[in-house]
Amino acid sequence: MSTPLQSSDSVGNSLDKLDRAILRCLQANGRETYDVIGERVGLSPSAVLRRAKRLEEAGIIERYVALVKPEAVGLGLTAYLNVRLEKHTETHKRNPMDVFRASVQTWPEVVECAALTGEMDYLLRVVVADMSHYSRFIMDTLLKHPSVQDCKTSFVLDRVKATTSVPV
Amino acid sequence: MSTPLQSSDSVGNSLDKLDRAILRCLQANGRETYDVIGERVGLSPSAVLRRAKRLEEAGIIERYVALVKPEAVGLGLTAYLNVRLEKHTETHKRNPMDVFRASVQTWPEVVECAALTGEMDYLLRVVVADMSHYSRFIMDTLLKHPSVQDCKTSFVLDRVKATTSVPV
DNA sequence: AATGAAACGTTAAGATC
DNA sequence: GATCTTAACGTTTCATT
Repeated sequence: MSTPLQSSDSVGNSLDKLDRAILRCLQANGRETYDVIGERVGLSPSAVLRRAKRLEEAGIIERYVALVKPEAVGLGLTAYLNVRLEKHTETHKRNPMDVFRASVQTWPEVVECAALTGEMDYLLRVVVADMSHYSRFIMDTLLKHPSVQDCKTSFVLDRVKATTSVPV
Repeated sequence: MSTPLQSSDSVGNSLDKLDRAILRCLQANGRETYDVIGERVGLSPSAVLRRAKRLEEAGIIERYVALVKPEAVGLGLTAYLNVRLEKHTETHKRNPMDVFRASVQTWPEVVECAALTGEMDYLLRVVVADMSHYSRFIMDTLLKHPSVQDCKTSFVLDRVKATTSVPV
């Protein structure tokens, strides 16, 4: 029998140097060919393919996406939005938190949402065309939501850094 | 005069329905084949290819990337970090803002950074392995930076929504 | 109608898997 | 070997004259 104690073992345990190198490549360019990646990390294309597939199946690579420049499609306004929810949950109603989370998934303007420690419960990143759209989203959607108590907006003046790459 | 009311006119102006449909596909799956996209939007593969290339060359599609799950590579802690910079710029020194922005690019833990309206100047999203790494980043790197006055951390308890797709 | 520009589909060759 | 991408060519459509 054989516990392959080589370099890989990719999944189920932590990643080796090669896996991490492959991840760095694919985070930089999700369409890099296995040939080029192989040259860069010192493997054959088929070896890179095997590892990449394993990384995908293990859920380490969540998915591949195209990144679209918001301004180029007429979405010129980004804002971070701190949202505080109602605390008191009436017994016959669903938890305000659950209701809010479900709604967030359906709002396309909200591209990102995280539950935070600290005073404000949630931080949302919102991408819209302009101020009038933003205003409508706040007034007609967010503040009318039963779970929302109040919110505070910070507009993005400049995107200093916008990576999707985590430091592996 | 002429308002071209057809379907195309892809670039240089605003996008038509087909371009937007293609963008939605590629935002959802950056490796979708032109064949499948074509079926979905009602075009031949080569027509999809031509439009996709135009969208790339026009910078509307910035790039293609693989998304890696941070926890799966041992990066279990994400934080949002509000940073306030020094205001007084001594004449013989470089602008604190420029210095800070340049540094941010070199810190791999900082995956996102935006200049904001409001009290705090910058909002950073920071991804690290654990609290001790975070602590080291704050103490040894961020707060020692000459441009930084102070900062405030909010830790992410839960990623409710994490899209890279903007609503086209 | 006739012309020109722009975009589509088919086909076949070349990469990539 | 199979699939996917890419380039070439002929066809269609629409705007203009």
